[in-house]
This record gives sequence, C-alpha cells and structure tokens, in this order.
Amino acid sequence: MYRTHHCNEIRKEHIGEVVTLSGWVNSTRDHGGVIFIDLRDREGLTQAVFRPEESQEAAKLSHTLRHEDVLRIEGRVADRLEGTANDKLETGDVEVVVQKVDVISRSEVLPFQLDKELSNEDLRLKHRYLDLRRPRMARNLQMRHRVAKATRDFLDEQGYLEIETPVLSKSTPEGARDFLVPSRLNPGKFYALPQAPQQYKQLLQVAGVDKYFQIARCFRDEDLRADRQPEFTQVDIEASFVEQDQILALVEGLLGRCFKEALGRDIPASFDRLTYREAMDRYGSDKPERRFGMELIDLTEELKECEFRVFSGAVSKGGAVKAINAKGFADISTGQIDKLTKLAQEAGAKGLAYIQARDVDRSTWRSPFVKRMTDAEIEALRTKLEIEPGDLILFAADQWAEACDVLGRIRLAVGELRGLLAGNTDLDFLWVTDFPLLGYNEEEDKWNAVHHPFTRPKAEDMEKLEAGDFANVRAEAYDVVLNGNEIGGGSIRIHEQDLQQKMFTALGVSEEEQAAMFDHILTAFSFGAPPHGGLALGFDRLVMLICGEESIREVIAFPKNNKGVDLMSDSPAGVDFKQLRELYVRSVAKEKKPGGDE
RNA sequence: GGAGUGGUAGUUCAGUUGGUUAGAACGCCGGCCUGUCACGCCGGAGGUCGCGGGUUCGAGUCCCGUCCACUCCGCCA
Repeated sequence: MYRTHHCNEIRKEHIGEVVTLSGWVNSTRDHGGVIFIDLRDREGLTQAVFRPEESQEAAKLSHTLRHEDVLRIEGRVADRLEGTANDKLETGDVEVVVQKVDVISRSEVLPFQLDKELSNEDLRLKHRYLDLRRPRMARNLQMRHRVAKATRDFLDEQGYLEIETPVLSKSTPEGARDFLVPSRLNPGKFYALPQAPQQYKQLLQVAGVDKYFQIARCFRDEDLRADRQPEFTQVDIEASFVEQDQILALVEGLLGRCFKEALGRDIPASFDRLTYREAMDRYGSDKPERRFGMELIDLTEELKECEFRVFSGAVSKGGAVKAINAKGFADISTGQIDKLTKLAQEAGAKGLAYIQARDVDRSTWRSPFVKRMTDAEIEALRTKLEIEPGDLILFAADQWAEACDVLGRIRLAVGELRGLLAGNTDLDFLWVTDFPLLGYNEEEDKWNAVHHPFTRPKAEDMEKLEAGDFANVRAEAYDVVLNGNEIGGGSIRIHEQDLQQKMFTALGVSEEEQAAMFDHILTAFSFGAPPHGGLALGFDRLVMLICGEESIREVIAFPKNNKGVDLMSDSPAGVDFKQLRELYVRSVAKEKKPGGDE
C-alpha cells in the first residue's frame, strides 16, 4: 500500500499511529545526525524525521534524498518536541518519525525551483507538469474543479440536462475565424471546430429538451491575449419558455453557488442592471468597472458654443462632449499627461483636452484652452464636475459613442495610475442589458450582428428593424460583468422562421447562402419551435477571477502561448506528406522542416 | 498588421559616463553539523551578456537590423 493518509491529513489525534505516506521531497534539512524532509502531495506537506536510533537504514538513505524524489515512508506519528511546532504548516504540530523508506523514483535537478516565482513563462509551459506541482497551480486546478462541480450541481438541481454537442461541426460565415478539420471520407470538405455550441443548443430546444447545459470546449482562430486562448471553455446554458428575467435570475443563483463553493463568499442574490446606453454614458464601457467612481459627465449642452472648437465643433456635428474629474490628480506629470494623450489617440481621438485645477480661481488652472472659455462655461464645469482645488479634468469630444469609448479607456487608465483599486477585493457584479442588435462595419460596408444572428430584437424595436433603422434596434441581449470583466453573455433568441430569415437578410446573407448554411435551423423553426434563450459564461475567465489570477493560462492545465503553440508537446507540428495526401490537402506553407511540405 | 516592455549563470536579478578577470541571491556539487522548517557553517563548479552587423584603441553598455516572449490596440458574431 502506498498510503494511509495524504500529506495534509496528519493531526494531533493521529499521534501514536503508524502511517504510510507517499509523495515528493519538497525540501530537505540535513543536520548530519537528524534529517528533516517535508513530503508533499497535492494536498500539502508533512514533516518526516529520520533518526539513526529509529532506523539506521532509513537515516542512511535519507542523506541521499534530493528535491522532487518520490518516496513512500512508513512511520509513527509523533508530537513535535516542545517549542518546535511550525504554525506555518497545517500539519505543523506533528511529524512522522520514519521507520521505513522506499525511494520510488529519483528526480534529476529541476530546470526551475518550485518554491520561487518564475518570470520565464516559456520555461514553465515547457515543463508544465512541474509547474503544476507548485501549490498555487495545484490550488488553481482544484478551484477550477470546484467551480465546475458547483455549476453541475446547481444546474442539475434546477432541472438542466448536461448534453454534449459535436466538436466536428460546420463553418459559419460570421464571427471568428474557424479552425478547420479536413474530412478524409469526404474529399475536399472540412469540418469546423465550434466557436460555441450555439445552433446545436437552439436545435435541442426545438427537440423539446427544455433545459440544457454543457461545459463546452470552444475554438476560435484569432490572436491571443492574457484572457484569450484558441481553445477555451464555456458554461453554455439554454432554456425554453423563458424570458430574460428568468435567465438572469438563474445565472445569479449559479454564480452565487460558484463563489460560495469556491471561496466561501456570499454575493448579492441579484445584480444591478444597466442598459448598454447607460453603461456607455456613465462609464464609457459596455463592461463597466464600478469599484471606483469618476463617472463620465455630459457637457454637450454647456459647451456647445464654446470658443474652443474641439468642443463646439463636435457638438455641431451631432456629437457629444464628455468629461471626468480625476479628484486630486492636478499634480499629474507631463509624462503622464503624454501617456494618457497617446492612449486617447490610440483609441481614435485627436488628442486629450485637460484642465489641471490647481486652486479655486480659474487663473490658477493649467490648460491649453481654459482662457477661451466664458465665465458661464467655467461655472457650469465647476458645478457639474464638482471641481475642487487639486482636481484634474479630462475631456473627450466626438460622436457620442466614440467620445464615451475614449474617455472610458482614459478613466480606467487614470484609475490604474492612481492605484484606485489597489488591494480592493470587492466583487461587483452587474448586468448590462439592451445591447444594440446590429453594428455597422465600415470596412465591409455592412451591418453585423453585435451578439450573433440568432439574437432576438426587442419587441418594441421591431418596427425599426422593418423600417431599416438598424442603428436603433435594441436586442434582447445581456452580459454579466464582474469588476470590469465580461464573464458571460446571452440573449433571448429568434424562434420564428420568417424573423430569422429577415435577420439574415439584414446581415447581408443571401437566400442562397441561407439555404446552404442555415437550412437546418430555418427548417427546424418551421416545425414548432418554442421561445427560448440562454447564456454562456466564460469558464476560464470566471475561474481566473475566482483564483485572483491575471491570465487564464494560470487556470488552464496545458495552455498555449501567444502564438498558439503548446511548448510542452510542441504542437502544432508538421505532418507527413502521406497524411496530407489521405486528406486531399496540399500544403502552401513555406516549411523549413520536412514534414508539412510537399 | 501596429505599439510598448523585456531577453546577462540552472532560476530571479544587479551591472554607473563605453574601460582591468561580468557580480549577488537561490539552486547545484563536495565537506561539517542530532531539532530544523527560507536550517546553519566551510569550500567549489557554473556565462555564446538572445542572434547578426556597425561605431570605437576598447561594447553587456552606443547605433542599425533581426529573433523570441509577454502586455495592449486591431481582431475576437
């Protein structure tokens, strides 16, 4: 037998018992006579003591032990000598006096130390099986499991069925780039890996499944980020005969369960709601970070005739002037102003207007344009922005959406610069609702679905859709936001064949393309489709936030790097010409290595 | 596709205005040590300063190019 207990299980009540433990050598402290070894398994550490008077043989062997050797030890649980308890260890009151030791497996010297932070992520990923031995990573994997378990338990209790949908599916024209898989049995044809199980889950509603969920792997062939991997996991949920409020309540309950089980924390039973319009207007973002204030203030009316043309010019073109008050930040350095200005320009603004309000009187205000403002305009600023000595005011003037977006980014950057969230462990959940249904894509000169083409227009905006007033049609769509991160989104769907066709047409999908690509769903809707809706949670991102990590790579066992490469297994890799020939695929890549080449 | 940051020992980093033999900590190897828990003490090994070119009497340091990683923008219905 390898073990009677795990390494974080031994306590005072075990004193006197003979136990067997197996695990890795976490550290050795060799005093010549007595030797201490901390034995580690995924649960924690236990101190093992080797003494010649207890076992000559074991003590002799213990001198040869090195980090990460794998041992099986047998010994007597003993109270620690007076004054030698270690309150940093959960098992620190006791130790195992070793009578017998088997060295199961020796370890070479590791390429990195497990007890030190490592900035070289390449190295961690290359030896991921070692990286995962570190307590922080082991904890993250356990946390991920707990959140998945809580999700399954909760949704099961609510009557949801877990159903798997195909990974080999079909490419669709809109949305992210697909990963393609050639079909050997169907020469020249390709499967696509799903970006989401969207159509299958809706077809399951037509099938009468009623309440479906899946912890689904999804694939998108786009550029990667700290919170984006080419394959990732969604908690995918869909239900029939539901309205928006019921989906929101379900997800509030689900998140409540997840945070309770994983962190023991209680979160609000229901979350605040903001419309997309409000969120943009007040925070300049559709995923507002509300844990600090500094809300966007509208000054369109007050500054519409301002002599400073940046403001009045934007208003005369139908735009807006927005501002934020960075309280007490008038002492900002020129370098920091430059940094913010650059950020504004990257976001599409021409520049960043600002006022450093050093004292009460406007003559002390430092700003490129303040002298061109009237007393009435200054008074309006003072009142609406509640300007006090020491404040920094930042402006954006453009079309409403652009001005909000730019200032929203500036707001977050200022929050970061000022450390407004340092040490903040609050959890701020909210819903953003009433998203626009369609967004205009200038490059392609066409309207795209903001969410996806199956999203239901709001009933009261249906006329606008009919009339072609696409910009002002709102959707029955909602996102759940946690601390400025979008952790999920969903919608009530279209369940009528004719409305779905209209939607495709609005998106510029021809009747032929509709027939070729969406026939299954359009036909399905003709056979009695229930009203339905749902949501998908970004599982990796959720677990990341629960674990307090800043990258989803920290909560995925074997993630890929920024180039989509798995450094451990070295995938993707070239394949034999023979394999390609079987798949009727010719490589056009300029391969340096033989393998992927013709 | 674009911007930023970084790349020096196995690891984390320091390295001044361009100047002798490129350092520290941890790790590793050898020795000592019977109550440590970041054990301690003594000794030792370990370097293509990412790569290529240039400037210079002399380059880790300055210049140009390039590669790699990460972060962000674009992109991600």
